[in-house]
Amino acid sequence: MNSKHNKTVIIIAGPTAVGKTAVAIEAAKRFNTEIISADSRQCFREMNIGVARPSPEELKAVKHHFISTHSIRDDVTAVTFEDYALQKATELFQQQDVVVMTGGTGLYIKAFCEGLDAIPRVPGEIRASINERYEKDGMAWLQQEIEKKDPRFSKEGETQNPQRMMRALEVVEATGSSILDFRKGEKKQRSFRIIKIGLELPREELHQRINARVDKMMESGLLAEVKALLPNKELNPLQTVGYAELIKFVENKITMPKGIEEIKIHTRQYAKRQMTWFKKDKEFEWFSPADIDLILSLIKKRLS
RNA sequence: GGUGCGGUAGCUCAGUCGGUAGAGCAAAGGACUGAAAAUCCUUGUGUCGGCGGUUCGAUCCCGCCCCACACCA
Repeated sequence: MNSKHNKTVIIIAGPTAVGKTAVAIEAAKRFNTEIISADSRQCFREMNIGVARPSPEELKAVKHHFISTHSIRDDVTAVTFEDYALQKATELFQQQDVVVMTGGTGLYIKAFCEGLDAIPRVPGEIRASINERYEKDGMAWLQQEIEKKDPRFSKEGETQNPQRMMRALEVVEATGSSILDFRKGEKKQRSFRIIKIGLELPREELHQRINARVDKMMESGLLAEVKALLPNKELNPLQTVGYAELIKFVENKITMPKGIEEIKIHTRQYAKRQMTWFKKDKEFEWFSPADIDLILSLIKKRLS
């Protein structure tokens, strides 16, 4: 009864440590399909303990994609994910009618569902020189440059946010147009249906799970992993909760207890940002991760 | 027991030459189309340790007390 026009991606999203993996695996088993991970960190093969990757057993139970597929030296962005996931979904749809996607990276999920506006690729040298200049001359320089080269962004953009400003700058420098002129906000039509499931827990409970998970990561040898990655500390992927704090510890900037406490705090803050992001999307239907039967029956209902 | 230094926002501390106080962090909320586990925005009334005194007025000066830390005995 499922025709080729009836392909569906089931998205299971929610804050970190809420229990997405288990639910996704149940769903994938139930529909005899595979999982595309929408996680901006678990795709890096050099990072293990700190990114809370599914266990080897879990990875064996159901085939996962976009897990350990890239190197921290690769340039992985939301566009990388959009391309990868779209292609993978198409591939899987040759055999299946349903594909499960799970992860906590809201922007990646959005890129997959709605697409990103096309913006020409910016040469690496331009980005590098902007970074270097910002490093040296800071916000004042950035604001001046933006004002001079992209008046529209200067008026409408986030003029306190260095990352956004640098991106705006590299785009005008590379294309001659404001990044805002490229952002049409068009939602691309996908050839499959999307069901969005949100997982949430009472805040207290989530925090307990986060704390417990951080303690477990430490027991599992996160510190040793971070030490091994130290030579790469300048790379973006190392700007990750759990890694950044332990790097500070290794460099003697904070104590161990302080480092662990910071990891817990920053993980909670991250979880909150994820909730803010996902709650804004009204297409999500929310469940407790324990209500697996409820979730599966809802999916079944939506599929029929 | 004596001396010294402290006791100010949940935490670390700044400050008021006497007119009831402010940063960082935390917390809460939010934004976010190529760094997104990133980045950014908004929100600060708290018996200024207790009691008394001086003063028009004390968190700030004085006295006593309590607590913490350091040193001396």
